[in-house]
Amino acid sequence: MHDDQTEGRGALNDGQNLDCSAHTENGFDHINPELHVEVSQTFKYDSGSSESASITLPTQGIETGCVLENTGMPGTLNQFVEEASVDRDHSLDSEVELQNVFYNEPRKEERMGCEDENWICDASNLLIYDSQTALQAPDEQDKKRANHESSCFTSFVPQMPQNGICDLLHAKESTCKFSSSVKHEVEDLTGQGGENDQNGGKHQTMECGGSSSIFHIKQDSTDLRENINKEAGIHFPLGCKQPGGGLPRRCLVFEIGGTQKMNFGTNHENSSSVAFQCNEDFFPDEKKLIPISPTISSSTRPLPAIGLHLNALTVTSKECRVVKHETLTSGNQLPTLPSSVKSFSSLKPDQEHGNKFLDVEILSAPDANGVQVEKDDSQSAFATREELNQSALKKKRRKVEDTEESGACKRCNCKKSKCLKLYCECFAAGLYCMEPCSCKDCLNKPIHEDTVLATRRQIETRNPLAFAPKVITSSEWGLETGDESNKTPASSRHKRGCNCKKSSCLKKYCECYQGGVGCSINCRCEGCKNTFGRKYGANDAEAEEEESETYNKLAEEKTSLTDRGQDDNEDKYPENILPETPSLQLCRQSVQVLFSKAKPPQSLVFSNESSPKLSSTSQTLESDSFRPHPRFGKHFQLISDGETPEILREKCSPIKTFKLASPNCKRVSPPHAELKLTPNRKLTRKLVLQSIPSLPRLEKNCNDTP
DNA sequence: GAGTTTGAAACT
DNA sequence: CAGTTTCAAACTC
Repeated sequence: MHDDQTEGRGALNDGQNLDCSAHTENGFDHINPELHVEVSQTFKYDSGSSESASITLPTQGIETGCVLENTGMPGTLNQFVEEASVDRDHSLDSEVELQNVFYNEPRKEERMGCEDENWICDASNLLIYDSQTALQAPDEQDKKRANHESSCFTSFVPQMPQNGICDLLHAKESTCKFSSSVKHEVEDLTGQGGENDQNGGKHQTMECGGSSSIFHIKQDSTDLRENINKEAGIHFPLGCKQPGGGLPRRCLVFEIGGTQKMNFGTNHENSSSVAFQCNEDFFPDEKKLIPISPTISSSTRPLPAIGLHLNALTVTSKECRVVKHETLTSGNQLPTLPSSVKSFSSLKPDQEHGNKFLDVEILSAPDANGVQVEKDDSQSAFATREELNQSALKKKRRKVEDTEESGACKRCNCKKSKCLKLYCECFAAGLYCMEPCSCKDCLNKPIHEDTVLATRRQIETRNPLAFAPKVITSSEWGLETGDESNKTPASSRHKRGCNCKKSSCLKKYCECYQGGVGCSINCRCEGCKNTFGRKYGANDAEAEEEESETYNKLAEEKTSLTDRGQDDNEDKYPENILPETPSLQLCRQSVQVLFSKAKPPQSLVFSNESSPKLSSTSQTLESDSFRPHPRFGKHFQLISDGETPEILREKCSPIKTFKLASPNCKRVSPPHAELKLTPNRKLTRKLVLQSIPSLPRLEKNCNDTP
């Protein structure tokens, strides 16, 4: 981990390198969920002990709160506010202390136990209390300031987990900018700022590069201002509906806001803006996803990481399912991404299929990171796949356009299910049905929230992961291997696998194909021809044969080219070229790894060892250039285990799952949160980590992480 | 747009 | 757990 991050730092501009290292070296990302809880706890405590503390927490964000608690030094956080505003470098101190906090995190968690079930409400109460407390400020300006800052914090806390890694990676700058933003806001609130200030604040936050949290704060603050002015900011309990505004369709999907907000700052073009770049591409879509009126600010959204729907991220648009995973994770991956990778993360929602390959081809300009090899190597494969997916792509684009026009990401057409079953895409995605839907007798609407929630609970009782994202991305492989080809659809896998019988996994009937991922050992499909990556198995004799033929064909092509003296193609067609994209290659590698480690699922019988033919093919396929990274197998094992994380199965019983839920705050959806929060790196591991906020094993894991 | 196909979800 | 039914999306015409 250290090494990788050190390398990753090199890919960043100097301004953020130190920041990233400072945090990540502490295993920051592994603690993020705990941080979230911890923050709530901490601030609650603070709010109860010191008005000023609770009021000014937002300025220094998490740092100050943690510091106070750890150092046992009660203090007026206003000091921090002012100091930070005056001298941004002060945040460094906070940062250092923050590190200590995180080092202590496991211990604290032990102390805290499993209080997750209450922390949502705690947060709400706390925030309300903060506002009220703020109102008691003697000075009018202080009052406004306090109000606003507490509101900022209201926003900040929720944002923290969702942007966790990204924010934390830039914590130093975030802290600085945050202070600045708050300062602007304060000025604004006192009537001295106005729009200029607001813009100024935005500008500053944008300077942060990846400091999405800052921008969130700024945005939220801006939104809050209206409400604050109206009602002194009292009515912003997290998880509550917007008064009179009803719930937006995606009210279950608070975490989306994080991405959205980040997108506001897409203007900057520095090298650290991967997250923004990638988000920018689908932001327009996202923006339309949430028909939030101006008064429905993000601050009125419930806690982002709470109750967010598992599929919200993945299936904001059905077309975006995988792409969003990857985009987000890519964004978070920023610190370790080579420059060329950034382009890859700028996939549009409609690019998950063939277009995605096209995107790679176009964007993978030769650089010093070895991307060129991948590009050339897979060029023909890309072209082929492009053709294969062209029609689907057109349709997809059409649908995306449709979707964007309609302002909705999902439209169901349910007739009998009343949109309260997983048949309903909206419901399954954690969305309320809205106008674009053509459903009948729909109960999946805010006015039936109780029914919806009850039904959801019922379904989750039956299957705790029913609302979990169907596709699990593992694009961190790309970072591990330094091969951005891993960031293709094939680097993700359908959680449960498909069960296709007739579609050959070539149509969207197939959930794998629909998700833009290859089939895996979890699939029970027959005659799988998934262009994103087929599974291997004795039952797939046909596919196997076809694969072999394809390989032979391309081998012949290569031989032919070589015989003709086209040595320049050596680079384009390296040894043991595969008739598939690098992603597909990696997919197969993964399958191979899984063969040796994973238990063959269900009826699938793998023949990697028993079938001489396949074995031979596989050996050939496994050229040096495609040999898995030493850690690759590990990842695959992790993925394999994590597809339905054992720990989740053990610990995430329905009861447990719902204990994390609050009637009004929807629920905590561990896997989704993970996908949202985690950077690509160690994604799977973090799936477990962040799914279960306080597990001894996790703590151990955190400790084990250098 | 209507009808068919398909496979996941739900049910038994 | 397996088989069946229900359902709605995907697909075809």
